[in-house]
Amino acid sequence: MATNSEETRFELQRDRMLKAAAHCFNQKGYSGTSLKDVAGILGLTDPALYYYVRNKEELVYLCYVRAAEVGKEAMDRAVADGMTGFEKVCLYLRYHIEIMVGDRGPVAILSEIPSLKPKHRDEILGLSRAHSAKFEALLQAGIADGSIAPCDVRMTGNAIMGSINWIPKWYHGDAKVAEKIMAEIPNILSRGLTV
Amino acid sequence: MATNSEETRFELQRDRMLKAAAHCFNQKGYSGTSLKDVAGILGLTDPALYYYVRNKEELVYLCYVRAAEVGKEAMDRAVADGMTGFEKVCLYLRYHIEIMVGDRGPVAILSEIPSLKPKHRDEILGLSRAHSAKFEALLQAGIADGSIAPCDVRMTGNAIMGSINWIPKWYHGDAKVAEKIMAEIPNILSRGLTV
DNA sequence: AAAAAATTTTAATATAGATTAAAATAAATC
DNA sequence: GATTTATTTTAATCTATATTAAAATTTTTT
Repeated sequence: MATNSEETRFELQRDRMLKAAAHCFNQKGYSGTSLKDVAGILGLTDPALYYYVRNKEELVYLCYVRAAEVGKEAMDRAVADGMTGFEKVCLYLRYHIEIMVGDRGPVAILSEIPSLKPKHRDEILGLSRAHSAKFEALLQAGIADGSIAPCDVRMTGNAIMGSINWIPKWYHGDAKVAEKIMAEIPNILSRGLTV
Repeated sequence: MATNSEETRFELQRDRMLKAAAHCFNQKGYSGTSLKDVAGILGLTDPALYYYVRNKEELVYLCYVRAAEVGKEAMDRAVADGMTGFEKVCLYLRYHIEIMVGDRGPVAILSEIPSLKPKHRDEILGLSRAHSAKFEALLQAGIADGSIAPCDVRMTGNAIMGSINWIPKWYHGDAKVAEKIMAEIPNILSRGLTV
């Protein structure tokens, strides 16, 4: 059985792997990324990755699980910290964006869910839909408490989440840009919601 | 030499091909889409596609050119039709979205530009950047003429364009949804810009 | 209807890249 | 320091799919 430090080492390396993979997948897509690409970033050869994941599909799956986790984390914190619906939306945007452009990133874009195997696809789809539903619920709550102007929550949710999802496409790790993103994007995305 | 009707037939078939390809690429990515997938939609076998394009890379390239064209078309019409910067932004959003969810769609998401060959990549990157620059110029003009509240045009442009780019990920051809998108999304995306 | 041109198919080739197995190295434990 | 465990590599296999060539079919033109 592995000691604590060994587990930590394994998991640290695996986390590095998921970030490297997320980076590649975001740029060139799932199938467009070879395991050699990912291994290269880590200074390894491709078969080494199989020590950490069963196969390539599982690698994407884990990237997507991780993406869903950080999204959920941001959402849960926002729900806990904010008072009104509007505040919760703003906090969620801030938290999620901070994670994405911070040292937890890069986070994989959930853009190729159809490429996953049925079981994984269903699971990720479920997580993704649950997340969207929570966001729409925040909008709904905001409308109910008067902090958000009435709107089509489904469409508004899609519009805002789309904007978030696209960030990794144009943010490539420049710290100056990260600052600007954190300073501006949450406001830009929430301004249109005010009563 | 081909007659007019033959040219039309060829170009019609090629256009059908680009739409089918865009549909596949949007769902499963460039490399994740096999030529057989695309050919299948058209009721053809894969080698038939080579009658219309030199190779798979050119197929993506043409999809991306087409996507850039419809974006430019929407932009040009908006610039011509609108008075203030804000009006032009609103019209652009409306026109572009109408094309995307209308019978000109599906339009390919420019999500795998790095996978293109250098020459094509540079060209598409140029078109994409020119489009972004024009949109930012509209925002700037709106700020100048007082129709848009001061903002970071780069970040605002990225936020709004990201939302647009993501639409094909969640819109799958349902006419009811298309109606809603056209009715809501332009307003949602432009509401935050008002003074 | 015959000939020519355009389009598509069947069959064959080529290759990149995922995966597996076995061997080698490095790290940890005793 | 020896032994066990963890990690990585080298070498080999296997498969999907892009691509090419040649033949067949369909469409258009005369």
